[in-house]
Amino acid sequence: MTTLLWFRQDLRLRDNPALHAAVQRGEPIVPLYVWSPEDEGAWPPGAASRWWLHHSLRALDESLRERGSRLILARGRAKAVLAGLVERTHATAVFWNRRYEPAARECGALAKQTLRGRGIHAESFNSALLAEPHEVLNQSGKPYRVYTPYLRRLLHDLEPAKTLVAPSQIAAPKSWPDSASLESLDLLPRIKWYTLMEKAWSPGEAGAHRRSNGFMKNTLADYRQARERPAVRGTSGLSPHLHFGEIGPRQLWHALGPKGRSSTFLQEIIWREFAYHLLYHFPETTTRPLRPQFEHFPWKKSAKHLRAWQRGETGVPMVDAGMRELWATGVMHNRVRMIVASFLVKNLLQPWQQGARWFWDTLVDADLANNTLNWQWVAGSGADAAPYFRVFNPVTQGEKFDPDGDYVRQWVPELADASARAIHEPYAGPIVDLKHSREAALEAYAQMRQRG
DNA sequence: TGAAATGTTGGGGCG
DNA sequence: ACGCCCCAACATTTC
Repeated sequence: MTTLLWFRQDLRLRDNPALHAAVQRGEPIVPLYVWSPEDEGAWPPGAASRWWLHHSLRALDESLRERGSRLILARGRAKAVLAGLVERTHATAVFWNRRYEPAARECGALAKQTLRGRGIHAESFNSALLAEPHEVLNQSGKPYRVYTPYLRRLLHDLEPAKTLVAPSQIAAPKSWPDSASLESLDLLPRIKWYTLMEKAWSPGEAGAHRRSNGFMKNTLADYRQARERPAVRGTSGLSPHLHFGEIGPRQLWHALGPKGRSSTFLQEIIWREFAYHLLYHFPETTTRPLRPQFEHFPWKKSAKHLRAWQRGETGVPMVDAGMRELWATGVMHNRVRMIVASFLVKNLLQPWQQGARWFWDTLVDADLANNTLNWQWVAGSGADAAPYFRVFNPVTQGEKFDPDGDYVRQWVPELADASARAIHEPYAGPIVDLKHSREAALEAYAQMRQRG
């Protein structure tokens, strides 16, 4: 009689409902992580994300060991691994926390069906969201498509359960099943490009809480203003921790306290909820525009322009700085994400899917729900999206949000000696003219509207 | 979580 | 003192 605890994107011991339920059950627990890119459909984790996962799994194993347990690692399709392990460990129950990506939902549903078919007590829980996507519907019983009413609804209804404490001991089975070694999962890249990432991040639950505590104490008060300044440490830096479930939104809600609950930061957390809401109800939007008329948008695909954008060689300072920051560190400041995305989709007329794919492969916080919502938002093709004619001017944006040019200077060494006055002006033969390409984008939009 | 074009207002220089 | 013009500053409209 054991309980199998299947870790997914909930790599934490605090406020973990599946773990809590497993402990309540009172039987020995076998904690398990299954590395299974095959179960992720078209979106297996990219290199930056795998780097994070490697370290987060090690951290999880260590904190399990502090409680008399350990993490079993396996590789293969989750359904098969679970079924095999149930037999080997004589497990009578399998618990896990839900995921909401299309492929992950299918994987979970399949596992549940298979296990229950064999008389196993299979049960899933919510660790990742303040509100279950299927429980939040508008007056006419449909999913929300606009953020503001969704936000109002959530703020009105919200009373998250008290957070669960981490168990001090986790009962071990008499014998442990075989585990793959962390190294054998081959999550780390062969070329060691991640030294900057190692400096910037501490994957794992402890790192998540350090970051959260530091943010609440030092950064939250100025969040609304400071988060817009890429040269300032004004954001929470919690996105990868949230993605891997090293900390959850319920915990942040409680940590914020009554005053923080009217904060811009909570609204950002609820944008994340909204992204999951949309992905759940419109799973096809990872690759297809939510607004169908955008199926006919006249993109001007160019491998050359795409590559220049990816490498940060566009000749537009804010764009190049952002893309190089991404490549070096696995993150990009959020304000700059909007700028580079607008530039790719509008000034270069490249399909937003290309940008989404690149972000997916390079971001350490790559998250299918957030990535999909944000790219569709920029492209104008999504729910509550920016109107297509909102074209960011990277020069103006730079002057507004990086007024001293410090951010550009940090990532574009060619401009190290440029004055604050001139630093945001296109340099070294920009690949497009901002004014003309803006006009071309508006024309393309008008063309689409005519066809639709 | 835009930018640019266009419109309006009001202070100040000037004949 | 007055009308005229210029132009910054702000507001509104348009894409």
